[in-house]
This record gives sequence, C-alpha cells and structure tokens, in this order.
Amino acid sequence: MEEVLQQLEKKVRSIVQPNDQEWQAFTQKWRPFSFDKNHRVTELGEVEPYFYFISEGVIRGYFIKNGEEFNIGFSYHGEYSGVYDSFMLQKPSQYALETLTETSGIRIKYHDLMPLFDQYKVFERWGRLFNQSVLVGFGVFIQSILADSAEERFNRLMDQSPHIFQLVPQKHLASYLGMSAETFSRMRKKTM
Amino acid sequence: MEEVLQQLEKKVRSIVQPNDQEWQAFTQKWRPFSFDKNHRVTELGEVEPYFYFISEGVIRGYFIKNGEEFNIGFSYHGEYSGVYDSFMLQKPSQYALETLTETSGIRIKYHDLMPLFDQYKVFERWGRLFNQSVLVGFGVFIQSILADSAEERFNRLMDQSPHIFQLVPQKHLASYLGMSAETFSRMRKKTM
DNA sequence: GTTCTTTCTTGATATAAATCAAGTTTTGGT
DNA sequence: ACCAAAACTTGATTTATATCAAGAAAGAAC
Repeated sequence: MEEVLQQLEKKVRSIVQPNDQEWQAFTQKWRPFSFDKNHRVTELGEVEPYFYFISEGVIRGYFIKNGEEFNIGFSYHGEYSGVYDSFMLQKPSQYALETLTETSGIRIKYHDLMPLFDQYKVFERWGRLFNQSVLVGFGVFIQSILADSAEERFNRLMDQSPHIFQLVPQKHLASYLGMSAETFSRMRKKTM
Repeated sequence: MEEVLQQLEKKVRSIVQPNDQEWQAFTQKWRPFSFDKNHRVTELGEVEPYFYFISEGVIRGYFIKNGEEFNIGFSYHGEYSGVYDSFMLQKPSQYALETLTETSGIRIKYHDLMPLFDQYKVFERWGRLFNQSVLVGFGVFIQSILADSAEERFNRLMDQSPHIFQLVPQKHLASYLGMSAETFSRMRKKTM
C-alpha cells in the first residue's frame, strides 16, 4: 500500500502540487484491490463505481458490437484505469474492463472522489488535466485508425511499445489495431 | 455580442453555476470574432491561442496525413470550437480549423482563461467537465470507426444529424465518416 | 449570363484486409 | 504429465471499399 501510494503520488505530482493536508485527505480515500487473471473488473451496462491506479498487472478496455469485442486500450503498472465516462457521469458503461494478468493496485470510489473535487481546487484541476490527457490520447488513436493502414499501425506499435507484445495476447492487439487476428499474424511473420 | 453571451451563458450554466461576480469576470475576457467563408482559423503547427464559441456558421476540424485531409469534426452555432489539445497544452497543433461558411462568435485567449481557472474553482470545474464531454464524444467516434461499416456510419449520420447534409459539402462528410467521396455518393444514391 | 473551377456522379477495375477452413502450437486444469 | 481448450499460423477465397477515369452538375468569378 505504501509503495503504491508513492507511485501514485509521483504520477499526481507530475501535473499538480497538493500540499500535505490535501495529499493526506486524498490518500485516505484510496483502497487496495487485487484481482485474478481474466477477472471482469467492470461489466458492460454497469455504472463504474471506481477509478483505478494499477501497481502491478494489465487491464484491457473494450466494447462489444454484434457480439464481437473491440479493444480500445490497455493499462499497465503505474497508470490509471477505469471506464472514465461511466465513472464521471455515473451512467451505464458502454465499455468493459478485464484483467489480462493478476492485477493489483488501489482505487477510489466516485462518492469519495467527488467531495475532494468540491473541497480542494487542486484535485479539481487534477481531474481537468487527467481528462485532457485522455482526450489527447484518444485524438492520437483516432488519427491512427482513420489515416494509417493496418501495416503502419502494426509497425508503429512495434516501434513505440514493443513490451506490449509480451504482455498482451496478440488477438487482443489485433483488435486494438482494428485488424483481424490473421492479418496481425501475417504482419508479425513479415517483420520478424 | 449581448446575444452571443446569453447563448454562452446558457451553455455554461448547463454544467456549472457561477455567481454574478464570477460570471462578470468570465464574460469580460471574451472578444468577438468574425471570419469569411473558407478562412483558416487555426493553422497546422501553430499554437492555438483561442478557445471559440460559435454564434453563427460552421467550422471544420481536420488533420493531414500524406497530403490528404481527414475531418474529425464540425462545430456549429451554439457550440464550442478550437484545437483543444494545442490550446490546453500550448503546443503546436496537429489539427487545423477552417470555416465552411461565414462564421462569427466570441473567443477567449489562453492567457485570459488560465487566470480564471486559477482564481475561480467554478471555471476549473467547467474546464474539467468540458474536457469530459469531448472525451465522451471521441469515445463514440472511435466506436463508430472501429466497429461500424461505412454504410452503418452513413445511416447513423443520416438519422442523427440530417441537417448536416445541408451545411457541409459531402466530400467533407465522406472524409469525416472515413470513406471516399465516391463511396459516399453511392450510398447517398441508395438511400434516396 | 458565360466561363472556369470545384464538386458530385457513375462505371470499371484493383486491392487491402476479412472470412473461411484446417492444421499447429501453446496454455491451463486436474 | 496428460488432456482439453484456447491461441496462433497458413493458405485459399471473398468482399467491401478504394482507386482510376471521364462526364455532369453546381457554384464562383468576371
């Protein structure tokens, strides 16, 4: 718990500077969690009660259309996770979260975070800047799926996140890149 | 100017409730703008200095890859516009903005908005919730381009925003939906 | 109102990537 | 260690959509 909080503190302090009292109030509301591999963290249609910070493990986020799963992202140790829109708006989720490995970390309840936003300006700002960073990431993702070919997307992932190939089953990476598992496999063969 | 401010006030008050003094400080910083048709509002690579609120007209946002333009969205009267990530982070823009019609409204400078965020918690929150709404919209857009066929995307647009067909040239709508102008034209024929 | 430019349409052809299918390898459970 | 299930590979085939091309319609400029 101590160690995770330090990871989180580093992450938070990279964008805002709460004082001791504020940080105290903040940390008090986070609770540890721990899930097995392949645990459904958030169900489709459920209202997301938590905002997560991962200490160890990988979580994938996806949605379902006509019975098919589409991955929209993965979260790793040292990163946040959660179904952000469902969490923030407290409305049923269009997305689901699932662990790909044993995963542990800390999380905070919506009803514990909102009072922090109300009371402390610094966390309201943290919330704004967090949303902003997600927004920027989505923008990059959109550019990639609109303008790049399957091969370009594959190569970019290879270049920028080679570690991901060890952590995430390739059928999920294929889905994340918007291509079939077969196409992914063929590209992998080509570049190896 | 009076009228636009009322439009903006309605928009702002739908998510936060500034008091008179706060609202006063806020409105003072907005200035009117007016552009001809086909005016480049924000250039690629430029740092976005403004955040816009449109009173009349249409602005399209796009990026360029290998010389080809890709539309990512349109903003109409009563809506915000701007290159949000470049504005918020004050870094060179990956996107450009251009008017599709004569367009007017009001805008606020980055350097005028930030002090409002610093001074008034209510606007910090407005910023957070604004980012959140953009994030949600991007999520919907991502789902659509990943999971839907060209035809489904076309039909959804037809259903949800029929007015757009009058306002936006169809080559731009085609690009927005991630299909060629020819494919768009053929679908249009089919459903008419 | 005529001309020039841009946008839109329509048909023919090409192609990237999906789907189908069947085998192989890897992983997980007991 | 063995068996079952899941994940991955590879080839053959299909398909949605892009690209190419050339004419028609609409809008802008003078």
